[in-house]
Amino acid sequence: MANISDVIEKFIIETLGDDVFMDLSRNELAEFFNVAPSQINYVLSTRFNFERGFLTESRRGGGGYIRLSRLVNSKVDFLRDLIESVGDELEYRQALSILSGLVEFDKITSEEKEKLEWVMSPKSLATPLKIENSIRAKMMKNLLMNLGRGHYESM
Amino acid sequence: MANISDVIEKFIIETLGDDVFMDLSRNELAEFFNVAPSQINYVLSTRFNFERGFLTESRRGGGGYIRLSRLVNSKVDFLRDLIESVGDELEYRQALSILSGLVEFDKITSEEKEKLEWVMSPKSLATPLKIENSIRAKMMKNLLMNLGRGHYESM
DNA sequence: ATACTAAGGTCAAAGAAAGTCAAAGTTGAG
DNA sequence: CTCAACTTTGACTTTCTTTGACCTTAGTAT
Repeated sequence: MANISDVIEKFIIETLGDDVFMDLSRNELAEFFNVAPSQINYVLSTRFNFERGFLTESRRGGGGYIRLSRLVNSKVDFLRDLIESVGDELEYRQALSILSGLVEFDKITSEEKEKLEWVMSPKSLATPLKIENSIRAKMMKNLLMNLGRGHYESM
Repeated sequence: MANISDVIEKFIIETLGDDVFMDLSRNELAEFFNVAPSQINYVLSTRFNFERGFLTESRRGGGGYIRLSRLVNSKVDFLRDLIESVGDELEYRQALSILSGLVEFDKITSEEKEKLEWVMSPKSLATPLKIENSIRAKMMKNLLMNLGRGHYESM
């Protein structure tokens, strides 16, 4: 973990704690970790994006800020939006984000996430032709749709 | 036995000690032994593969690494035959029965089975051509191999 | 209104790993 | 001595991170 983006990610997660939202200053954070300000945007867009269950809003100018919030939407909408966002192709990285989001939303456990990651990995899907991403998209949509199905108690 | 690959192998085994996993830097290791970086891949793929009881994952880019994990013997013995039985193609039916077996033997929970079924279903894998079964085979083998890994979670 | 200052946003280029693959080199059994 | 199997190397690719130059927006002081 010699990678500063991961450190910043961890810091943000810890600072956020159980709170629903938090405001942060891009410049201060960047200064604190001694990185270019735009790296904060990088961390936010790769680690705290919609698929992972987060939302950011911001304001520029004097007294500007970035507000990071957990999505606490109605779960059904979240699944629907996710399905929408998948489209016909899905890269491994995006799949990881979505799976994280599903854990965040208690739709799957992190043990389940782990196994789904294995099964959706490039290694699993490596195909002579390059339909990998389109298969992954279908897998994910199928998973999401089934998750949305609602449980008919153990039957 | 004046062969550098064997030396690197020994070094890695010693460094790993009793740990269940270890991260290594391909470039540093290559530099240290004065070999081409790709030789590290060679050593890993010939000496630290599944048959020998190991598994590797990696990450590229800044702060990248290769994670080498040791498989747990008791788990692997069980999985080896299954993996063998999978071969290069795997029909949905067969996949279902393997997954049931895994639940039977407490390798996965039935909730996990459910989700893996969704994701391995013909619907998920529907491809223009019939590479479906070969993809399913790879998915299953990847799942099985990973199940053999010792748990270090929680970092 | 106008201009200055203080935020944050975007995007592309550079940098830092690791992966792949095939060609070239070595070695040991027969 | 030869051939096959194993090792070693290097060129090229892919993925992820980090930086910097330039842009936009909001508040504040003439």
